[in-house]
Formats: sequence, structure tokens, C-alpha cells
Amino acid sequence: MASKKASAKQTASTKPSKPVHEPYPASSPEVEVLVQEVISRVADTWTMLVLEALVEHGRLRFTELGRHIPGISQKMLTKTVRQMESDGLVERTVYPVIPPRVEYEITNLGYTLSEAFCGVWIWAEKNHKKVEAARAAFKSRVV
Amino acid sequence: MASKKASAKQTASTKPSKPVHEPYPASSPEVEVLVQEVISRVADTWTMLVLEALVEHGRLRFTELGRHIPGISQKMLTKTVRQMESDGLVERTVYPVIPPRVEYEITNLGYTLSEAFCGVWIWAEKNHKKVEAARAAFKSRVV
DNA sequence: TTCTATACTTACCCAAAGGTGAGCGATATG
DNA sequence: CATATCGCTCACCTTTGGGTAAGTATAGAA
Repeated sequence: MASKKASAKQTASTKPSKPVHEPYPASSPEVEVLVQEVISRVADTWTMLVLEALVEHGRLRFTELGRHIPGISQKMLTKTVRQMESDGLVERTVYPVIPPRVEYEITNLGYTLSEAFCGVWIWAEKNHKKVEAARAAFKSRVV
Repeated sequence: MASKKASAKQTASTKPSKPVHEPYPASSPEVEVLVQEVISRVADTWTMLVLEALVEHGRLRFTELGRHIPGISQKMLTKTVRQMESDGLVERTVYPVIPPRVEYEITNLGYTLSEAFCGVWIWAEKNHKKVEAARAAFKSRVV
């Protein structure tokens, strides 16, 4: 985000006062589509929460993991964790014992993603009061 | 993300080899709920794309904005942009002329959010190939 | 007079997200 | 012999997301 594409128009922009922020070069449209797809999958609420739980608590069994994510159902936990495994964000280890034992652990890739999300968490912690204030103001303005 | 809460257990963690990453202090559960709520709203695909379009192109009219977001419908553009206005991410200016003229501009708050998301965009650009590779490997492993 | 332009809103519809509850399989424990 | 255990899967249902198409208001152009 924040000026992903280089745009010559920026120079003659309608808002020259705002700092132009150009941290990395433009990418091709195909890459951009892939990037969007990855983000929309990864920015999913459950994915973020599973990631967080695993970063915080390390290797966890299925039901343990679930207990660290208040409100998640078995169905969604299974689905999320499978998807994350398929995306290379977690590693799933099955012990062929009875009753079954399955453990989940974050991968390096998953860890780097959780670091990348840090900025958004920090933003949200810093600014959620502003958001709430804006909502209150909007409400009274509109009604 | 990435170890949001301080946890004493980390020291005796199951994964002492992985770097413990503790960038900011623990927050109360209520704050955490709010933060999650804000993130889940803000991590929405359309919100991210509108934010990006406004950062890139500055102040835009409704239909102009829509043209910069391929695939969005009028309905979703209206909805997204209203929600962002209510959250204080964009400013909406109505000119009472006919035909109507409405302009949208990113706020400071919206701008800081787009900066926070930068990390995730960068991660996705850097790692989408790894994700694709992981998916391919998973597919062949499972089938 | 009729058509166009803009920024919507509304009604209707379909598909996906996600909850609930039941079942399963084999072993250990009472 | 019965029951609990764990990590699921499956069927069924409701809720939400989101698309499409039509309608609206009014000034100015043709």
C-alpha cells in the first residue's frame, strides 16, 4: 500500500503538500493480482489469530490451539489451519497414535508474515481511539 | 501480531531457537477486541484498494475513484467509502451542484494506515512465490 | 422536448462464510 | 462392557458479501 506503483502524476498531484511515499518499485499487473490474492487470504481474521497464537505459544495441539483463539469453531479452525499449511505458513505434524495427536508450528514464512503484520497491529493499537472518535463524530453529523 | 502480548512462558517456550520478538507491551483484552475489530474492517479488500487508489492519485471524484479500482461495483464503492469516512480514513466533500460532484481524499489517519500496510504488501511481493510453491508442494503431497 | 451526466439508493438474487450438532475410529480406562 | 479421548468430517442451516439492474433528481445541451 501507500504508493505501490510509481506514478508520474504524483508530481502534479492535487495534493502536493502531502509527503510522497515511494518505498519500492512498481510491479507488473500480474504480480499485483497475485499479491492481492495472497493478502486477501492472509489478512483473514482467523489466519491472523492463528498466526498470533502460534507465535505466542509455540508448537500446539489442535484443541490447545483452539483454546487460544476465543470464538473459533472446530470447523473454521480446521479450515484455516489447513489453508495455512497449504500456504506454507504452518507445519502440521501427525502422530499416528490413538487418540490422535496433531501438532502445529509456525514456519519461517509464517513468522515473517507475523512480523509484517506487526505494523498494522501497532497502528490499530495507536489509533483505535481516533477511529472510535471519528465514528462518533460521523454518527452525530449524519443523524 | 508477532507476540503482541507479553508472555512469561516465552522464556521456557517449546521453541527457544526462534527469536522472541516483543516490540510492544501487552494490552488489555478489551483493547485487543477493539483492535481486532478495527483490523478486520480495515483489512477488507476494498478498503485496502480504495486507500491505495487515493494515496496514489490524490483527491478523486466518485466515478474516477471507481475507475482506479478494477472490478468494484457502485454499490461496494459507496459502501466502502462511507465506512472509511465514518472511520476517519477519508474525507468526503460534496459540492451541491447539478449534476452532483463529490470528492474523496485520504486523511492523515488513512495515510498512516496505508503506511502500516506497506509491510504486508512488501511481504506479499517478496513471498508470493514461496506461497505458490508451498501450495504446489502441498497439493502433490496430499493427492 | 428529450437526452445526458453524476452520485448515489433500492430491490432482488446468488454464492460464500460460518455456526451447530452428529458421527467416527480404536484404544485405554473404569 | 461402556465410556472418554482427539482430531477431525459431514450435513444442514442462517447470515453476510456482493453482483445486477433499475430508479432518482435536476440542470444544461442538443
